[in-house]
Amino acid sequence: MPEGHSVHRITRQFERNFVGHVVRVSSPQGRFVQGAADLDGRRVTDARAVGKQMFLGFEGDRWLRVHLGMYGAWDFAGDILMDATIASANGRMGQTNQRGTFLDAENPDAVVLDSAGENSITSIGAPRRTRLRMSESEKEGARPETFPPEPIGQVRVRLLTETVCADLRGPTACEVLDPAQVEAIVAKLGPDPLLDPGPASEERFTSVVRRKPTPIGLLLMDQNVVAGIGNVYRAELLFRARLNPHTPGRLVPEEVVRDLWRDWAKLLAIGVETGQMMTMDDLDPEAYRAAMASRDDRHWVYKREGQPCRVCGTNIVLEEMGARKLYWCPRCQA
DNA sequence: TAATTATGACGAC
DNA sequence: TCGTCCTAATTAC
Repeated sequence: MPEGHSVHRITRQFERNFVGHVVRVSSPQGRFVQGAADLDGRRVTDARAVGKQMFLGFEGDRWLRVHLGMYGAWDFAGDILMDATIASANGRMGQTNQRGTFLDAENPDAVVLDSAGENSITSIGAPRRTRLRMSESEKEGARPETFPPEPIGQVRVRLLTETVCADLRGPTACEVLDPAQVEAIVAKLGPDPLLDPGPASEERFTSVVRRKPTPIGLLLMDQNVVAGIGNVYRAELLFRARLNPHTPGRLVPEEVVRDLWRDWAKLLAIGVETGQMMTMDDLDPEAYRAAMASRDDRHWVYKREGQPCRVCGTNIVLEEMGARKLYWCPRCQA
């Protein structure tokens, strides 16, 4: 379920814990045995996020391409070096049940012990012995008894250093590529504001959108037009722009298209820093805390069908667009 | 225990 | 436009 922000966060964790290390690579599930054997024993040289995809570079011109799709996830375990943004975003914690699966991190009664045996202490500099699931957001689980831990469920790939283990489950794509193949995939993707922050990206996005007869609600989800936007950010960006999702791209005023791009860059940056898809701005500190605490209060329109618009009171509607659920306010986005 | 759901993307018609 | 693939948590029965 991750959109672009989560992939950038996951990539940061790989930069911090894997780049520069020789890794053991395996496929406990058995569905990536060949690829794992090819990568096993090589040094990780690079970790890059492009839109919703992550590319992990290995010595010998090998790249691992991973796309998490709707329900893929990375589980980190061991003595994990926390990226500063990830450590600070995870003051609230979940715990694992007896089967070792992750419970809801938003359960206020959940308590987890870190390596020092203290409750909910996040240390940034030192590695923390813990278990961390990264998909759409992050959930911290109970510390495993052993290292490396027994694989839980369907683990497509396990990457292992001396101290850290990363398990990939449920990806929609997981393959080994050569540099030319990586280049071909990246070239086809639209710009990612974090990867290409320059004005050229805004130009490219704007000119493509302004040429197309396709509804803007579909263009925003098209990874070849702009990389990293998913169903949540689509709905929220359109509302924030007060834009009707059915408007053909070429009929959206140029300045509005440019604003869309800049707003996406802004929301992505917030998502990467906080780990949450917070799409409501200008909240006072109290309202902001409440919004971050409750998934129900974080968005203008997403998953709010039948509820009154936060701005005009009109009921938010739900319709299918691009085989996905689109939420919007028919009055504000007339 | 089964059905449902999910913040993707692809290929066949 | 539809079916298909990937998996786990939650909800319904």
